[in-house]
Amino acid sequence: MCGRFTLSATVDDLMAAFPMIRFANIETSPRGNICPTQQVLAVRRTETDAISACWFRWGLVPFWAKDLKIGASMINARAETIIEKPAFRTAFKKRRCLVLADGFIEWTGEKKARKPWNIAFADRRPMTFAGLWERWGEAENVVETCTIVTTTANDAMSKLHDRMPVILTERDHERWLDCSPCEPALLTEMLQPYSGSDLALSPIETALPKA
DNA sequence: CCAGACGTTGTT
DNA sequence: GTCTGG
DNA sequence: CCAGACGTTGTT
DNA sequence: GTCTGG
Repeated sequence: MCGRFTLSATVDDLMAAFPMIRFANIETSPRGNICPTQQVLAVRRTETDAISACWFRWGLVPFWAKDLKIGASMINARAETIIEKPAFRTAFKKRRCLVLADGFIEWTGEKKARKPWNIAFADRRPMTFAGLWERWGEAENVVETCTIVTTTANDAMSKLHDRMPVILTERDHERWLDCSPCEPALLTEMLQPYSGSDLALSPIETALPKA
């Protein structure tokens, strides 16, 4: 799964890495270690068809939810069932996003001695997770939330876990964001475990900052 | 019909 | 043990 | 995901 | 909102 990730790249770094994304009004620098319910930097297609960066609270709150708290348990959406789950299927059809990151954290070992690992590209370039977003609440109380799609672990990751976030290639960025005709085959193809061989797994020795 | 859930993961 | 907050 | 709380009441 | 269980 993916219950914690990092974003340490500056907005300038991200603009250089993803020239097709508009970073209008995004000035805040990312803060490193990101936990559920915090703001994450993401990308969506706007009404004017631009591809723009924006902030979402991490933990998708379905529009019909009575309480914002439900988002805490909606931080991930399984790729295998995303089409049918009531909490995700509407967002899957209409509101897909990219979550910007430069690594994610997984733990190994037993409860008392859990060890965190950082997983990133070997060259440390930023990565994008497939995500869904949702709008909840009314008027001044509107909250926009998102979730990260997970899939089965690839070879490298299976040393640590059996699940991992869906890491999209640049080729798939627009295809994922374009929600119009959903071609199931295309989507299934995009939601596969990352197939590159350049993921670097590094143990984290220092205490995890709490953010 | 109404009431209640709607999610993922790891651990014991 | 289980929920909440970050 | 992990860390930390987990309760009620009345009085200052 | 929409489905499931009773």
